Amino acid sequence: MKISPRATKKEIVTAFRTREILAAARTVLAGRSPEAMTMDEIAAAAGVAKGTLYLYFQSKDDLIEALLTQVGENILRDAASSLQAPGTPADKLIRLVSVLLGYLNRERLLFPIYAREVIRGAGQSRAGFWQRHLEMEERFVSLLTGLFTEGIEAGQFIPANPRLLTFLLRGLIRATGYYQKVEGQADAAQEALPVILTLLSSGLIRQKQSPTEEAAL
Amino acid sequence: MKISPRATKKEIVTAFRTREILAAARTVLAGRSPEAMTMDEIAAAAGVAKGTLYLYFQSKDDLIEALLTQVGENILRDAASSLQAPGTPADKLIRLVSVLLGYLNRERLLFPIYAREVIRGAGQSRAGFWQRHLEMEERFVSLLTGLFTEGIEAGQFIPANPRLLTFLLRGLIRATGYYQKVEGQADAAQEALPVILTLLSSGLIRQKQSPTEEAAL
Amino acid sequence: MKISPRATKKEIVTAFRTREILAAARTVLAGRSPEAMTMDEIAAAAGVAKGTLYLYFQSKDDLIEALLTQVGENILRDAASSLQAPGTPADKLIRLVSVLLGYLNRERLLFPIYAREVIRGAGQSRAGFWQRHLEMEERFVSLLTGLFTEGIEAGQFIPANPRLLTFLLRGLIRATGYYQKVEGQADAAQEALPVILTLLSSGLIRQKQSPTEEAAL
Amino acid sequence: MKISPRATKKEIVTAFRTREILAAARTVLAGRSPEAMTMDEIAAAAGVAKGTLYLYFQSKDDLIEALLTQVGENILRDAASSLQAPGTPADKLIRLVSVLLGYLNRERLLFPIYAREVIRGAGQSRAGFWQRHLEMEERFVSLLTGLFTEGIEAGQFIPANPRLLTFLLRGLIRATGYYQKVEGQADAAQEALPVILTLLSSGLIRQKQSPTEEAAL
DNA sequence: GATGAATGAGCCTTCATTCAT
DNA sequence: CATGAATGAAGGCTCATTCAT
Repeated sequence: MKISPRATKKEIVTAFRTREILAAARTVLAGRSPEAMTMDEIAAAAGVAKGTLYLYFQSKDDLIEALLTQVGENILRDAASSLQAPGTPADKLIRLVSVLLGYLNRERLLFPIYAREVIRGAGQSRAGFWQRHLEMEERFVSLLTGLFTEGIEAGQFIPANPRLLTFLLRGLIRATGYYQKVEGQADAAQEALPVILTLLSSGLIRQKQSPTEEAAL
Repeated sequence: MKISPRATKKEIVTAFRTREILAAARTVLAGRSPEAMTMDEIAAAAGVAKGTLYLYFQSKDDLIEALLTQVGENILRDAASSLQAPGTPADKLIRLVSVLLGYLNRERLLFPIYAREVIRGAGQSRAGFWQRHLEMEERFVSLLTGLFTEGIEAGQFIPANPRLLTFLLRGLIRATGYYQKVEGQADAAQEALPVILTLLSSGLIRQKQSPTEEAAL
Repeated sequence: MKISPRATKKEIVTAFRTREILAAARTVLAGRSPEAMTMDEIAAAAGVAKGTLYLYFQSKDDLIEALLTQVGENILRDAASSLQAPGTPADKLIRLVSVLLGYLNRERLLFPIYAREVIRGAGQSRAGFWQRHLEMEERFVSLLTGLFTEGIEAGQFIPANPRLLTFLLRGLIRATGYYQKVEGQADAAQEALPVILTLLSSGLIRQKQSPTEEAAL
Repeated sequence: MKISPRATKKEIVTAFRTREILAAARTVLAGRSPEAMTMDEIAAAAGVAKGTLYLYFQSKDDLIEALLTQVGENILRDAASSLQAPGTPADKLIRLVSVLLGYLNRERLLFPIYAREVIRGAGQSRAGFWQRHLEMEERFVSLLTGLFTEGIEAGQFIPANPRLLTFLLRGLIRATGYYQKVEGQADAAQEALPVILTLLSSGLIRQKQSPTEEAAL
């Protein structure tokens, strides 16, 4: 199991420190924009000197990217595996919503940041910065788009542009995140899950329920 | 109507200049973060000296706040008037969605900024900065919450926490905005409107149709 | 004479400040390498805030370049005019040596720096930095090379590579500068001028002067 | 001869490592200023850890000083031995010029640095740094001064301040070095040697030849 | 002795804010 | 009122030096 423990030991320490710094950065970033976060603050939060940060990250942008990538990769992995399990598209969609809502708690602090950064999209400067991000973004969108396409073809979902549906679904997830943050709800996901599922299943507006009722009007 | 025309004249000029500066700031802010926008740029865009900005705004934060408030007030006003027109809650909801989606085009540039700033929410620093914002935010939420409460009580909407529904609805609107921005759609609102209405009316997932219909397949 | 005094007034102030800063930088740079000179020091010496430096120069490199250019242009101008006056190549050479030695006093502090920087030549980084400098350098070398070529063709100078002769002549001038600096001589130029002229005229080593003297040995 | 071989062995190792590091520093310094050279680079080039450098040198300045001293000592030794060989002052001068020009090739990379550092001379800070250097410098100057004094007294050299003559001679040598560097000449020394010797022997400017010769034209 | 991760003072540069004109 | 030159507090980053292993 232990292969070349010597080299590994250093790597472990490095990986540990890297994660430590990222964890510190995460708390600093909470509720702030990346631009407003300073390397001094991160260093202080991590309990290391400022110069130390540059032993693990080439620049501030590098650090931010690592932070966002960390979150993104996790979401992406879990989303992908939730879609690989068997089931109808509707089943998968429900499972996916659960998974994504689950991240609202785990990544409570970073979620808004992540959304925000991704939104900014291809900001003119820092070209290389966004490349991997847009790739990751695209992988995520592709994943959902695939699901919607599958569901639409199976006649299970309403016919609509799958990409638009992807964005709308994410909008619902994010909205729950904001709800949680703004309203100070401890676990908004728990409350939102059934509502979102109902919304997806039958809409928000109650249809005239039965011919009988209709006749009654 | 004209009370103390002298003072009024000055006020008019001030208001005019204020709006001019805000308009300039709007173009500068386009696709950038507020932090990345400098007072120099705003002054240049407005065609005034940098010092002049401080005659109309106490600080950069003040200016940004005014910018966002401007957008917010407009949305708020239109949203309110769309809800005052007669109709069932469902009618009002549909009208409201149309109005809000309309802003995606008009305020295309500021929309992401607005969303982002509002999200940041209770940023620890700049206490006064957020006060009026949260107030405006709350007025908006109240407006929608009122509609949802009304609709739920009338049995037209599914029973759920009206505040949560408010956030979810906004999530859909914002998602359309992101869709527009990221996908480069010229008018995403037009495409999204029927999809969102369908979603609100009958959900995304097609229910098993009545036995009759099922047999027909 | 005064054309648009308004615009001119500002320009005058700007030019004045620019020269003030350069003068301050000059004293800071004295006996140091440009790299070792900090913007803080320059600002302090100029009696302005650090940020002010950046109103007149885009960067530290820019400032250094301006400093060196200032010296270089002066030397170049005077050297050129001393060569345009009538006379045989030998006359011109003598005049030129006088002019160049004159700079040892006027530009005592910067002279070694100038030499040093020019020497470093096309350092790998800061490509644009050296471009104009090498151009100026080349103009200077061309000037002297022209003189030497003319003198050689007239049979007044020993036949040798004019460029090499140019470098050797400059070596003598610079050597005098070092002599002045290291030995602390107040005016080394005055002392060195006749020696250099003798060297150029008849060499350092006395030839066996006459058959008579030779016979005397 | 071998006294306390144990201590000697350690000393040998130390001396070896010291020289190894200096050799590495030499390649790093090539064409750069000492300020631009980092300890990391030196350590990497020497194949040792950065901390190791501090086992052999107290500081970066120390290391640079050792580097320059190394060059200086070599030149000094060779210059001294070339002057000890028998011959007239003129013979010795010619031999010395050959020796010094020889260093232009061997120490091509360090030559400009050496000149530059020496020039900087009495830099105000780093008091101890320059002490030994000025000593070495002085030994070199004394050597040449002795030669010139001897030659002047023998009536072989023109009467002039021997120290000034020393600086002028060095100026010619250095000029050749710059010529080599700037013009990219492979072996400028070879080209410059005869020119410099001619210059020393009979000057640059051709005297009016004897009436006889003049008539011959 | 050797290592190299950690340090932190110091550098260049930016930009919100002020104030004399 | 308007101006814009001046300010100086940060911020990101580098690198000589130290020290625990």
